Amino acid sequence: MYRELSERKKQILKVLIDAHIENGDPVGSRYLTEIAGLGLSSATIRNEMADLEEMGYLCRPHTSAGRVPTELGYRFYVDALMQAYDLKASEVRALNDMLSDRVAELDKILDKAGRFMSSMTNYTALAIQPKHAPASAFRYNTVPVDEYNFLLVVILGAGAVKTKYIHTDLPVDEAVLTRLERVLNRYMAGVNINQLTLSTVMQMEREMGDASSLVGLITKYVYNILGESDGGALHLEGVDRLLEYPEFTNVNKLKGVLGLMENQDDLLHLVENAGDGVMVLIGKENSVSVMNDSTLIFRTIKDGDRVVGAIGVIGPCRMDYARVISTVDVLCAQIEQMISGGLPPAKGE
Amino acid sequence: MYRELSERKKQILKVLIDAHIENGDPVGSRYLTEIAGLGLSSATIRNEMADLEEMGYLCRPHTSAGRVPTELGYRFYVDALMQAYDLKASEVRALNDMLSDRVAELDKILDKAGRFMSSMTNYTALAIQPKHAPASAFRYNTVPVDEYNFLLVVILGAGAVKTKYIHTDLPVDEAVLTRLERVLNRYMAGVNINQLTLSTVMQMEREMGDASSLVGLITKYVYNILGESDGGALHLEGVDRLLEYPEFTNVNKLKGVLGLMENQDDLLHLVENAGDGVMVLIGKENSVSVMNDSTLIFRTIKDGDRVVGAIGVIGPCRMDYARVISTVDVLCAQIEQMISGGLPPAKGE
DNA sequence: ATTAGCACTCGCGCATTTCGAGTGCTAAAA
DNA sequence: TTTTAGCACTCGAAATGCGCGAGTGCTAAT
Repeated sequence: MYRELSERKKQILKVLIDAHIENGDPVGSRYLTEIAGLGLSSATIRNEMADLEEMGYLCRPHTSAGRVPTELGYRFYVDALMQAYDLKASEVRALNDMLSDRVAELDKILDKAGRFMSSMTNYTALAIQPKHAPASAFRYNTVPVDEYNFLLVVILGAGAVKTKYIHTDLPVDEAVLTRLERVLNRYMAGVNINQLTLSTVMQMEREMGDASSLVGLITKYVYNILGESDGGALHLEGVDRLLEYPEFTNVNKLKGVLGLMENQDDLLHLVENAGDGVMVLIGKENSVSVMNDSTLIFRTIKDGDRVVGAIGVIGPCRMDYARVISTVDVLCAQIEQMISGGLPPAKGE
Repeated sequence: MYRELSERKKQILKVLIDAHIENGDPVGSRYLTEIAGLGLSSATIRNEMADLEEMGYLCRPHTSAGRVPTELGYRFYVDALMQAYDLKASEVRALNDMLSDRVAELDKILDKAGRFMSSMTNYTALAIQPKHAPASAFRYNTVPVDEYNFLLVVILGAGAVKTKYIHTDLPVDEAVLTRLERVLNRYMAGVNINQLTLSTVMQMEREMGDASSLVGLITKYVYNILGESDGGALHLEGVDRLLEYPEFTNVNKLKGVLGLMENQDDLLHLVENAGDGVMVLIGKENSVSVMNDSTLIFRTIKDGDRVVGAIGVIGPCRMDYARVISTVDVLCAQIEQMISGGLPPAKGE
């Protein structure tokens, strides 16, 4: 489909977009003759640009301005023109170092990675955790604290642990807790919470004897953890960086990005259904309507074949695509590797 | 010190600021004669306003505009003029409901409270967790996951729990973990991590026998959790709401607020040293330079006499002080009560 | 002490002008 | 046939000028 474009047109388009990405101004024919290595006069370039405009790759903000890429132009650039950016060794190392204290739960890692991403690319970064569908826990544990308080630890899978303080009205001793732990693991480990039957609950209550009231308490909390109500987090990091770009001096554009927080669901949906590799959504390709003229670049992080998170970047369509794409890709790959190394995928599904 | 002001001046100042807070425009003498119940002509009011301006409570954006409060004006208003706002029963209930699922760790609660705060006040909210100084843990627990992985649970105190996945190179069975748990609690519970001596570590290694390598691993992680490196989180919620206010159409003001994320330390420092009750920092009173013409209102949340968090609001100096102050106060009090009820304060300090 | 009256100030909004970058077209050159 | 030089043209951005009106401070009368 891209065959229509002559080599020369491609070259002009590439140089033009490179230049525009760098300085943000519309690019005129004059500028191109001076900068680019192509030995052509401005008139020739004007003709070519007129063609490119007619084909939809370029447009002009107004008559007496230079050309600017359209979204289609950017698309073509990303797909066929741009030269991939290889991260420098020092950059890869920086990413690695950031992740090196593996001492963290996934949500913390994602947040931290987001912050780092933002500072590396100088755009706004997203750290996304999809609504986790597990709905079942791998294992339950209890940790006594004192007579009236204990901790419920629910292990969901790779790096995903939820802990809840539980305060009881009646005193519970360690023996009861041990029993509780056994009962929970026998009847609820690996079981989809939505399919937990009343008879199972009653059986559990029976086995807990005079501490049966705990069962109701726990199942309520577990439901909170595993059920729909939980999960689905979106964090923006480094929103302020966008203010640097002239595209965002208009406050409305900014509203779009910040509005993401309100429209989390759209984005989560997008991420959950994303394919492999780095996704590049330019302008209106982006189904999240509030940010129709920004570009969203992200990649999912999988544990086995389950999406457990995503890191991304938001910025103006005029974005340093090559750098951002590589950085997102490498970072997500590293996180993926890290969590797959640490803990085998949850068995309970 | 405020004696200088006659009752009438106070009244005029109050009505003026009320009006300005409501509609944002500079207030002229004409407007005040119409609105306010004070039976005075515009000329008289003009004279009074001229006095107030000279005293520094008012100023004019330019010659042909009405008056606007200065920061000193707001200060006086907050201290002496404004009538406190009592939250409606429904509002108190809303706060309560939001907190009702006590199923959460403190950081989650703070974030959630921040989001709610932002939506209730329509300003940007802050959820702050100071660097926690505990440096000692109340209790340690282990939870086996599989042969090569287990979970370390560190209980710091009220609602503060940290869990870490730990991956080992050698297989560890439950017996080893139980032993580890006992050793950790014997030698490290309640001990300031910075005062952990090498001899203690060696003693622990001795007691762990052929699993002694675990000790080094664990202490490293514990140091990560308890040491300086951890803690100190700042979250902004609802930044987009500020875009509604004319004060923030100028992008630079917004930069100030967003810049907070960069200057977290200043703010954390401020919070750590804050007094009791709601703090109101107007404009330049605020030591965080990047936001010199916004107002910051916050209150700390204490567990015993340790500051474990803070909730606040950022907005233009022209802010609905009465409402915000009450809301922040009540919300923080509720959170405080909630955590103090759930778990006795950590003993280890 | 208060008020009516009045001249004065100055920012805002609007229309007008100027300036220049960039273009498309045409005709000449390669 | 393709490329280039030349030129008239377009149109936005910035600069300039002008009238309006809200709000003021001052003075003199109450």
